[in-house]
Amino acid sequence: MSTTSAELDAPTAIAALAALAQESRLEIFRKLVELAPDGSTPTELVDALGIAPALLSFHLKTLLHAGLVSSEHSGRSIRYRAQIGAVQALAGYLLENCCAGEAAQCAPAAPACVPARRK
Amino acid sequence: MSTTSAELDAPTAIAALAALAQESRLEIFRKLVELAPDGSTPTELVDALGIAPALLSFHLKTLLHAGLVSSEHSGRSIRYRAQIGAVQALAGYLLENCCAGEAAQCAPAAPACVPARRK
DNA sequence: TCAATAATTCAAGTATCATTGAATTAACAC
DNA sequence: GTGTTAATTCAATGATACTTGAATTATTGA
Repeated sequence: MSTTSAELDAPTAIAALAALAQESRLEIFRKLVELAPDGSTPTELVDALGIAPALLSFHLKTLLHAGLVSSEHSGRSIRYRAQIGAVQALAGYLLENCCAGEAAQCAPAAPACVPARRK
Repeated sequence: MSTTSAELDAPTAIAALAALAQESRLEIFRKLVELAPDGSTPTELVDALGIAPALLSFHLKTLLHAGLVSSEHSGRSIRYRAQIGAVQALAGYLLENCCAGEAAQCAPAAPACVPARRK
């Protein structure tokens, strides 16, 4: 068990960082952050970002496997949502054990984005 | 001008994310975070992490160009330090315009690691 | 059932990045 | 100067990832 809520391990952190280190995926994720907490569908994202459907699907799958977005079937379309908490966990992992804990204010103190309520 | 201190652009964010999305570089950066604010030298990092000198140099250069570490010549060795603020800026960029600003607590509120004082 | 929409999967080509060992530059001590 | 340590650069290899168009699965409506 970990001391806080969601401690990351290295492979998980690398998957998330690699997923975001790509122009189209970074755009997709930031758009989904902007559209939080409702999220969006692939068709809407294709229209908004001008990415080819097959390529968007590939990128969404990468973001999904990295735990940065969630997916939920809704009729014949699929709703994707940004997982804000993944960013907070990532920042916490990067700054973990900062200054070997000697400096008082070195705790992560993750950013907060309360998703209001799910539609 | 930007509203806050250090607003990132997409290429800068991608460079930082790509730099961290690599096993050895992630280890190096987290070690430097742990050794903040004093930092470390390549020789010490070679001993601590078991990475080949030429490869470590390549990775440090990548982290340096991404703005994640700083370098300072000290005698015949070089001191590298983690740039904690880069992580805060990155988290802020990822969560920028969260929920389109509609939810009250959607502000970035970057994690804090005060580097005490420089040696 | 048939047609249409939503989204994904597949295979192929291209580009990019990590890694290694040898060679190179720079700084210090004698 | 000579030798030693610290760190980097260079060239070449191997692996990984992005992109594209066509084919496929699943769902809805007439």
